Amino acid sequence: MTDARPQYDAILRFHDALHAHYGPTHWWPGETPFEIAVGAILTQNTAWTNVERAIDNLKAADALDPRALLARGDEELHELLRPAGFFRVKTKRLLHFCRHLVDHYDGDMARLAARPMPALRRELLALHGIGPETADDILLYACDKPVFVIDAYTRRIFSRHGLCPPDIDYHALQALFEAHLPRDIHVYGEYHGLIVFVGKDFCRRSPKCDACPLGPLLDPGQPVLS
DNA sequence: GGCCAGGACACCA
DNA sequence: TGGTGTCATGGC
Repeated sequence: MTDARPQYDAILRFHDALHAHYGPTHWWPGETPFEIAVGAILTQNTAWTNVERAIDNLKAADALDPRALLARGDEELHELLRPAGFFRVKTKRLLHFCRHLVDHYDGDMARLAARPMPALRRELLALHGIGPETADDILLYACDKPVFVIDAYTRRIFSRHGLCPPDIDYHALQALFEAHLPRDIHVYGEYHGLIVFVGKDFCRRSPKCDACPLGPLLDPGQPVLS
């Protein structure tokens, strides 16, 4: 996304470095909007490999559908979702989302996605168990709404490079990305995918900065982005 | 065997 | 309003 404009900056440079290293990520994994929404809820504070197991369980049980999920008992869902961790709370959150989808949109994600922004975002945030990141995952990847997803990797990577404070507010960092990027769901989706990739490979709590495509950490000091 | 992972919420001062 | 505890499995 090389850009000759003078405001070509850290956010664009990081994108270009990551894209050069990884190429297209085709993020987010999921065959349908509903599967993407389920993944967004299940991946809360959880490694994606564990989420995949739970989604595979749902598919094998023919339960990856809002009405099918609502028809299952809690005990059965606990067993299906167990590999994703926090299975009791995630069962409850998933059922809340399905109940809302069925009651207001006939279980149809396309009808949910047809709602305008920002009302749709407020609606998702009002659901129990859906916070800013989960809502934005669903909005961007399942509803094709142009919102940039901020996650722990985003905050960690950009703060370690001295580009923002480590405790920066979710919406403040989101606004920075959205102000510096083209308002395009494919750009937003790919960039978040690149951040997930580099986060998993290099920027865990014990970072492996030596081979990181973003290069050495900058001198922290005053954050560049504000 | 311990640490850690792509959050969200309840509770308390 | 901000800090802390809770939820749980699987990989390394």
